[in-house]
Amino acid sequence: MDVRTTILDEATRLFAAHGFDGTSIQSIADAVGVRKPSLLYHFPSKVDLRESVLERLLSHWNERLPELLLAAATPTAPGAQTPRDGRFDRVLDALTSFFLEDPNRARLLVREALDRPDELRTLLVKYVKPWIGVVADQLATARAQGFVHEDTDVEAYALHVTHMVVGGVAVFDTLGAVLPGRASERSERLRAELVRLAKAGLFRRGQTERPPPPSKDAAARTRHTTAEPSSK
Amino acid sequence: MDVRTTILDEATRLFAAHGFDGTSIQSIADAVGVRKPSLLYHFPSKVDLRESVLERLLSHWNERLPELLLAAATPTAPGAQTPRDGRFDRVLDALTSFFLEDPNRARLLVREALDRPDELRTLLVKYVKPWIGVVADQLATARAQGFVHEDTDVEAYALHVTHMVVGGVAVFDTLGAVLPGRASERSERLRAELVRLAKAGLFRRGQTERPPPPSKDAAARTRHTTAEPSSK
DNA sequence: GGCCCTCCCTACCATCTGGTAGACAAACGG
DNA sequence: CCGTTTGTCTACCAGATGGTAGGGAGGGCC
Repeated sequence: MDVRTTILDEATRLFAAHGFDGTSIQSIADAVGVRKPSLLYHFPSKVDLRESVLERLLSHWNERLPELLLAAATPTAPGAQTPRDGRFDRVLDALTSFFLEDPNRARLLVREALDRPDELRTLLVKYVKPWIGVVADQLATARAQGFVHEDTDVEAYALHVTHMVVGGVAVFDTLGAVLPGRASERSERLRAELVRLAKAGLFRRGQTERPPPPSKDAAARTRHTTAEPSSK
Repeated sequence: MDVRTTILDEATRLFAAHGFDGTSIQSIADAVGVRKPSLLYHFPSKVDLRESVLERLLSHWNERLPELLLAAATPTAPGAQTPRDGRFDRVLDALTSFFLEDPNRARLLVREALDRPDELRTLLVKYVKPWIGVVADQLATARAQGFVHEDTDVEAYALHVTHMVVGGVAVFDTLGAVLPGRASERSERLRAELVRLAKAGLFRRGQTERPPPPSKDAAARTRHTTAEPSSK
């Protein structure tokens, strides 16, 4: 594999694990299997390396964005007239899988939020804010239609759920220690409860489905055990 | 003030802001207004200093614990017939106020979770797990009585809410950047939505308490002043 | 006074840090 | 075939780092 890419990989791993200040370029060079000046040939300084790492992370995110936005915006499954079947799940899945795919992404973001809040802020405004906006719009529409609790602050809600996913992935194994049981099932419990919490905190209807606006329903096509507000 | 205490204060601040590796004992000594060897007289090594900082944080937490446990266990306000009036709010308030009182506590914990997961894990098991257990028991009882969604994973729920508070406080100002408006009202929006989300995700029927009388004022009686049906 | 103990200091040190200079070799392009 | 570019290396450097040695001022105590 390309040396430059290998450096980025190892740097990502080590920055996520020990932080920027806790990682020496020497240790990165060792991990790559190359001498320090060789590394500095590809990235003229440690700061440059960090920026490249972050840039790559965010560009990966940007590649995934359309898919996620599509999931949020696609109003209806092919033949169904239930207005919002599975959309919520698709967005949440897209988000969680992106970070679970490589938890270092989450850890890196949380570290940046702590280490360089100002710089991350501008990146968030650029990369995340518009997406939050789209999701929030969808939620606001759903709220107007009566599917979502009417006192929901849609932007703040989207932010909290995002934070639960990102922050959760970042500290999962540390945090999960307070749960009993094996590590594998602990993470699954946390994931499942996150989904339940996010849904129950959003959609109206306690347990039973009961959307206030009159709607003709198609057959209950809910493919998840805990369902969306498919109508009635 | 006691020099030793001042050192702990400044170390807490700087560790929270820049991390352990990003903070030199020289910089701490400067902040205190003392020479480096003087600092090392009180704390024989940098690692000792970190442990003392963390120990103090957790012992503060331990002092507050009884108050929080009491809030969780006290079943009913004097004259109320609603069976669980305000208990939830009291616990959540106790938790949030502890960390909002000094956000460095939250930042420090999140940093430790990332930097030294193994060590923090043992601390969490010791200091946090029992408390989560008590709260979870209360929630399980409430669930059995039908006040709480029956598919709630009470431990995982408690963990998620705790994480929302701690992690949220840690990265609030960074994260809040994606919300429009002034910083002051952003944090209030996030706080209010956190409370709403936590409650709606827990209690059946959406709102905390809902005895027969269906009054619209009951909803307005909740004390968050800033916009709730904000962005409609 | 004489003594010890607390506390803070100056001076120093070995090691590690990010980063540079420049030699060397292979590959490339005319 | 020769110059240039690309990439890796050894050798080195100045500064910062965590930590030590040891001196001295002050206060309490007998």
